[in-house]
Amino acid sequence: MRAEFMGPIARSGNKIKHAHARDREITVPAILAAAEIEFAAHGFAAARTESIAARANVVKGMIFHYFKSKEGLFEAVLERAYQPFSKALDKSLDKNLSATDALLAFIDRLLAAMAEKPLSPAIFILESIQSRGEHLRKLGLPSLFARVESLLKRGIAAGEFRKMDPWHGAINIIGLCGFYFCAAGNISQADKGSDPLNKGSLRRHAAEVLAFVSKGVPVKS
Amino acid sequence: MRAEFMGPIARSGNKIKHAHARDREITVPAILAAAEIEFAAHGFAAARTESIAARANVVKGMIFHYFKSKEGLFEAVLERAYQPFSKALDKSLDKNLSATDALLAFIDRLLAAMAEKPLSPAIFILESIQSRGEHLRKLGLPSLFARVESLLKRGIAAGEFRKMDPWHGAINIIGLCGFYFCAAGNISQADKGSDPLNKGSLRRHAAEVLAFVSKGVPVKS
DNA sequence: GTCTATATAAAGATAGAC
DNA sequence: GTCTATCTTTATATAGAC
Repeated sequence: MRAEFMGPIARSGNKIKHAHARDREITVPAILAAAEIEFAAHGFAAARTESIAARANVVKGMIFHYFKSKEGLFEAVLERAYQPFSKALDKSLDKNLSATDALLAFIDRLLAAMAEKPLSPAIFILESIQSRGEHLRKLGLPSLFARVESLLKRGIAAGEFRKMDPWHGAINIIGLCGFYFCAAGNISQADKGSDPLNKGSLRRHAAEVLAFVSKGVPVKS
Repeated sequence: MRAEFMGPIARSGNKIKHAHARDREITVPAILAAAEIEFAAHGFAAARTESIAARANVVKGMIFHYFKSKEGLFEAVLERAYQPFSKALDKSLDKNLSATDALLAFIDRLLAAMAEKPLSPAIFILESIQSRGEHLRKLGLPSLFARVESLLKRGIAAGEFRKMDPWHGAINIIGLCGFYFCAAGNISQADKGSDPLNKGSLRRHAAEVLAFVSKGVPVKS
């Protein structure tokens, strides 16, 4: 269907058989967007390059042309998914906020980033489970856990946060944000086919996480 | 290697070629245990029946003999993984505890069950992500989320817990327990190859979750 | 109940035309 | 840069001997 409009024949009329109209600037982002969906739904091993190509409206060979291998594509997707989360933390740290305000601003931004890219948490959890984080290590992306740990340490030192293990605290806070998105399939089944990722549910999720952390982390709420 | 000791030839000497010494009682649990590992590491689609059979020290055909299909085996594994979590909640509800004590007892037991079966959380998250909970729905297992939600409602009504959305509260609490196990691969990479699932780390995880909930859920801690 | 052997399908990846 | 066609491997599942 779409191929009738996008494919070489339709675009080139009856003269040119193999059009070159689409190139890197169109094809690469299309593949990345399609791959994000496929990898988020199935993980690396179970994802099908054929499905990715079909969704991106290109031929399978394009994946290997631009990304060399399925694994190359996966790593590009991982890196791309990481950026908004990392930026959420950057923005919350560069203003000189108290640890409390920085933490809450970060959570707010992280949840907004997840709401905009609801598949990203699953990509990272699948990477953890299926590849034990090996691709992340290979890419050398700075750990969000470690950066949030530093923020918690600062808050504890300043007497703003209760005494806690800041490493586990960081994991728990990020988990509180992301688990919901990963469990959405099970949540939906438990809630009679509801959509946990619609706007209202996501707003409520954000409010509940912020309330939970506000009560659970500071010395005094 | 192991086949030399376990296989039909070694056990039957040089007379019987195809021994029947192992039957349902041995083979089925062996397959289930191996399948648990394989499905937890790769999810349904990416799991390989060949790997499961090899780990269980049986031939691949046994899986189809006893479970009809890969999917039948997966559902058996899901159901099996669900039981300890469900029992953790049963035990915490049947004594007449206050909502606070019941919740904390449940979390304690849930974390103990997860520590004993550290792969189970991943099985459920993979089911959510890869199958959107369809197998869970098909099996008709009662939702842990819903049961914890009831407990939270009771605590809110009794004035023990702060006002919150009990559905999201239940998800957040269970997520706080289980996320750590699912993210263990990424945590390990972020922490220079540490093992987040060793005894000490798991004990700390449990303590941190209990502290987080104790501070974050009640009206007054 | 267990094995060997195989049918069948589908995956990742490549070759070569245009 | 994009396509069609194909190679090779590997997966699920089955058939049939013992």
